[in-house]
Parts: sequence; C-alpha cells; structure tokens
Amino acid sequence: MIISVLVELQNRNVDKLFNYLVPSALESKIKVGIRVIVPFATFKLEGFVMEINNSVDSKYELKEIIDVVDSEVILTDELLSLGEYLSKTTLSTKISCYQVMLPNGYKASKKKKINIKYETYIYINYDVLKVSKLTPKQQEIINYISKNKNVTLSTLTKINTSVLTLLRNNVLYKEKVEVYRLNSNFELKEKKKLTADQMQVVSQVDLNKYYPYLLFGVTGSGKTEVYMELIEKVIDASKTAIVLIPEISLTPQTVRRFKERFQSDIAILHSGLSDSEKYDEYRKIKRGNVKIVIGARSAIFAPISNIGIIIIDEEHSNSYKQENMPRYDAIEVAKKRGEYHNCPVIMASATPTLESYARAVKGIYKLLVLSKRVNNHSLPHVDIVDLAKCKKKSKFISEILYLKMQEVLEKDEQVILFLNKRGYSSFVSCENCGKTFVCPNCDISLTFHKSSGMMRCHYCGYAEVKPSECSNCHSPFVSSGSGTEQVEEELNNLFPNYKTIRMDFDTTSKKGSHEKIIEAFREKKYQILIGTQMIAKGLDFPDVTLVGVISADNSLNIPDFRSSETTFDLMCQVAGRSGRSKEGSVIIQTFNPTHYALQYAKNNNYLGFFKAEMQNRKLLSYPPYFYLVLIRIKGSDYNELSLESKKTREFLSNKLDLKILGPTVASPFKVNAIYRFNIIIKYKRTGNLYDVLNELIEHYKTNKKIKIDVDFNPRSF
DNA sequence: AGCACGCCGACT
DNA sequence: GTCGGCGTGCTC
Repeated sequence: MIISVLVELQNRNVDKLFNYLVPSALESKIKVGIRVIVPFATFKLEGFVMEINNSVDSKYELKEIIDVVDSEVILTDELLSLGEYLSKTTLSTKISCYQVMLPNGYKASKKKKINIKYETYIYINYDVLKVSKLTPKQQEIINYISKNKNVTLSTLTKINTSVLTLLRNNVLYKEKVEVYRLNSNFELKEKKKLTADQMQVVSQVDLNKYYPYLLFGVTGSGKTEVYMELIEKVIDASKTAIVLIPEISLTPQTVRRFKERFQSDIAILHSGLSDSEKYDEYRKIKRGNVKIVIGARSAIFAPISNIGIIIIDEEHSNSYKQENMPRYDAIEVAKKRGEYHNCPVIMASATPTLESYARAVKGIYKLLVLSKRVNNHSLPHVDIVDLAKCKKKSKFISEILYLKMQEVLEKDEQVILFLNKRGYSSFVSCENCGKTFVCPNCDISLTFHKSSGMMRCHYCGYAEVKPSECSNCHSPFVSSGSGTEQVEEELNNLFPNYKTIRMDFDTTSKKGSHEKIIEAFREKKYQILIGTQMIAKGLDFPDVTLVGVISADNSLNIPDFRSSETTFDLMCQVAGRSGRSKEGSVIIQTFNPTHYALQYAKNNNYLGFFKAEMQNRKLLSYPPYFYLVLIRIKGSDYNELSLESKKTREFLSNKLDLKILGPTVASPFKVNAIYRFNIIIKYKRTGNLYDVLNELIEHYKTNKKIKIDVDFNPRSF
C-alpha cells in the first residue's frame, strides 16, 4: 500500500503530495483524511493522508510511514473538497487550508496533543455493602453517594478518605468516563411568540433547497427569534444548523439565549475557549451529539452532517474574512456548504454590505425585511453636534452631550460613550516641541498605557518605558494615557457622583473580564460605560437611554474607500444600543456634521445611504461594481522591495487587460521591520487572472527576501 | 522547518 | 593549505 501525504509544513515548496509505503501492520488503520507520522528528510512530521494507491510510478525511493495518529477520519470528504476549493480560490497553500478548518487538537502538528478529560465516578456495590460493617466515617460516604447523582472520586476524597478503604473492600466501585469540559446548562425557557413580521419572514424561507437570503432587519427587530424559529423547524426535520456570529458579539448572553431554547443540542466554537475546550466541543460535533453549532468565522468548517440551514448574523462584519493565510471569506464557504447540503443560507444585518444589498436588489439573494422593532419602540433620536462650533465642557465632551448626560443620569438611566478605535489620540507626543514616539519596527506611533506606564506598539507588541523628560527639548514629559483612559478621567471630574467603567483592550485582556464588565454595568453598579468597538454590537442594556459618540471623525478619515460605509454601519449599530426598552437618544460629535454617512445614519436611512454610496462606488470603479484583489509585496530591504514591486506591476500590466493600481505603500508601511507595498487589481471577470497570479506566486516562492501575498476581496489595505 | 551542500574569507 | 560563514535547495 502506498499513500500520498500532505505534510504539516507551511511552505509553498512542500505544499504537494509525498508518497510513502505503509508497513503491512499499519495497513488496516489507513483511511483518507487521517493523520500519519512520516519521516521527512532527516526528521519526523505529521501529515494528512490524501490518497491511497496500490502502486505509483515514482522516481524516488519511497520511505515507510512511522505511525498512524487517528482512528477516525479528521478530514471528511466534504472538508477535503472545501479545502481544495479554499486553496484554489484564495491561492493559499493546501496545508494552510486544511489546518484552518480544524481546532488545534486536530491539526497535523507535532506540537503537544490535547488529552481527553476523564472523570472517575463512584458507585455502591450493594451486594457487598449488605454484608459489610461500616465505621461512622464510611457510613457518611455511603449516605452521600445514595443522596447524590454522579458522584466523583475527587468530591468524595474531599469529604473523607475512607472512600479508599471502601474501594479496596469492593463496597464501592469506580468507573472512568469520558467527559466534556464545557457543560453549562440553562433552564429551558418558553419560546417567545413571533410577531406577524417575524412569522412572515420565516414563512418566506424555503428550507428544502439551497438559496442565499439577505435578512435586512433594523436593530431590535428580533432577528434572533427568527433564527431560532427557523432552526427549530430544521431540527424537527432531523437536520442540523450552523450559526455564525462575529467573535466580538459571541458573548455568554448570546449563547445563553440559544441554550435556553435548545439546551444541550449546541456546540460552541470561538477563540475564547481553551484548546481543550475547543477540542471537546469539536468532538461533540464529530460524534453527532449536537444539532446546532454556534461560532465565529472558523465554525463554518464544523464537521456537522446533514445541515438544514446556515445563518450568518451581522453579515456586514469584516470578522468573517480571515486576515491571514488562507484569506477566506466564511460567507463564501457558507454558500458552498449550503449548495452541498442543499439548504438555505441566511445572511442577516441591519446594515448589509453594499455588495450584499446590491445582490439582493439584483435578485441573486432573496431579500427578507424586518422593518419594525419588536416592541414597536421608535428608533432613538439622533443629534449631530458640530465640534467646530459647539461649546465644550471639557476636551472630549461638548456642552450638549454633557447636559444630556446629566439629564439621563438624574433619571437613574445609563449612558454609553463610544470611542472609535482603541488608543484614540493616545500617541505619545511632547506638548512643548511636538516630538512623537514611533515604534522602531513598525511605521506606527506608540500608544501610552497609563496603567502600566509603558508606551506600546499595537502592531508588534514593542514596549518601552515612558521617559520623564523629552529627549529633544528636555521639558517635562506629560502624558495623558490612552483615549478611553483620558475620557474616563474627564468623566470622573465632570460627574463625580456617578461611576464610570471602561471597556477596552486594557481592561478586557484577562479571560472573563469582558463578561464581568458587562454584568456589572447591567446590574447598574456603574452608570456610565465607556468603550471601543467592542461595545458597539449586540449588547442589550434596557436602562441605557443615551449613547454618545465622542468623535465620528476617526472612522470617517480612514483612507479606505469603505470608510463612509463603515462609519454609517458603526453609527447605526451604536445608536441601536440606546433605548432598547425605553425612549432613547444618541449624540454624535464630529467635525464633519454634514457628511452624508452621518446624515443618513441620523435618520437611520439605509436605502438613502445605499443609493448615495453606490453612486460613489460606480464613479470610482469600486465594489460592488468591480471586484478587487490586493497583491501585497513584502521585504526588509527597501530598495530591493521597491524595485521588485515595480517589476511586479510591469508583469501584471503586460499579462492582464485589467485596471491595476500601484504599487502604493500599505498602511502601516512597515510592520515588524518589514516594508509592505500594495498593488490593487480591479476586475469584473476573472479571465486569466488566477493563472497570472499563480505564475507570480510561483516566481517568488523560492525568494527568501521578497514575499508575495494575494488577498481577494480585501477588507483592509 | 531543518539540514546538507557549496563556494568565498581569516586562521593553526 | 583548512575551518567555517550562511545563501540555496531539497525533502517521498
């Protein structure tokens, strides 16, 4: 028996099949899609079995495999074809495509393996018990076991150690059972009655065939109820469901809602889980123990069979696009799987991407609409404050915002203040001479973190202690801390009688701290919540009646053709946090009060924004009118890189009859001491694009100094 | 990823 | 004359 193996190495030069002989003792264990250990050059590697053959004409002398890792298949037929599809469409290495689909415990890797957790349960051997005389301590143990279910050895030893004697005398016996690490159970809750609107949406979905749907529903319109109703129907038909949620809104609250309805039929997959927890959840799915998988981007690869529906919540979120190799889009994978299982794929958002909405307009996606909030609450009233003209109460807070906050707080209601992007205006600079501190490895200002007293680079993690005086002009060096820290300080001065809690990169780095902050705020231990992106989405606090955006300009000024769209989305999402169950309002502070993204957001006018923005995109030949592919050229030698970038542009121009932009500098230009150039190709039809790009990759694959990266439909530049 | 092979500078 | 620098290339 000869097998073809794809080895674990992440290198284009070995991203192909290697043939090995299988010793007859191992032959019976070999299946396509399992992992094996093979000798490779002078060392050992793990790899996936991709093919099994009886003979193969090879000019190499074949080596024998060393061992078989798995007893069950890791890469099922569907995953194998998905991986194939991924590597073809993203031009990534095959191995990276297979690895990205799997949790660490199932990857081909010689690194530490994850163990299955066992629990030792103790039971009474009643026949022996009858004829045994017990000491009082022993009787205590017996009583405990008879009263409780599933008693473990570890809990018994905590009571007293006579359990060991009882085990030795066979009065008790133990049983070792495999257990899952994540096992939170919630009480079953009665399902809510759907509104007419929601029912109408549910009835429009054909559960028996593949079709992509776009569910356009305003914030608070009860999309989750619609998902759950559809999932229930799917489960009733003995099928399964995948629900994708952006990592950032995959909170215990979200999970709870599903668990209260579907109990233990659910597996959860997201980056907050430890490797072993992920391994367990994945095992539940593989064994068919669950009917629903809820997770972030990579959960789209869950090895669940018989899928009846795939739901993508907040489809506009760019978290569905992986930003490193393989640069896949989970929504495209979802469609692929939907086709394979012949089931609907529902993409939902209050602010769909222009691409998605344009497809809905064209009829490529079927449009479903939820236009009303469930409780018929009107959307919050939005005011835009012109920072150039208004009176300011402090550096960040205008008088209008201050007065409104005062009003809301006096009514015992809560306020959320939103700061766009962590480290807002927190780069360190000398107030006297203007000297700034820039990361030595990256083309990025350092941000000062008051809590640690360090200046940090958010790209490479470089950190240095803040100097006490400016090295340039020797004046004392004042520092104001990160954006959120500064605003927090101001608020403590402005509202000494109210408590403020901060949620940002610094305060949520510890596991579980995210949830703690949310819970504390929900319980009204704090009246003001100040935070970054992470508070914009999904959270539902009934007593929040005011949301303030400290500055909308940060996101408007990002040099990206999508900055208007992201600003519009963000403003709508943030506004959606206000007045979930009471009348609410929103105040947006900006230096661009007349900007159309803000004006349409003020009136929550998605369609108006869509039309206006489509005009711009058409004019400038951007998506959805054109597709984009980004070619990024990276290297540490500036001159050589610059030359190669120009050569690449020449090469592409000669081979392709398409619009090509660049090379231009990426932003940031330098990360980890590596310079980066961008070339962008705009296209409507791929034509020979893939062939040409493959040729380019092939050309640079042995070049150790210049690296080429291809990103289809890039979300950042 | 590792490790061997290979072709140019300072040493017992 | 040799030891060793790490650039280049190969691994079934």
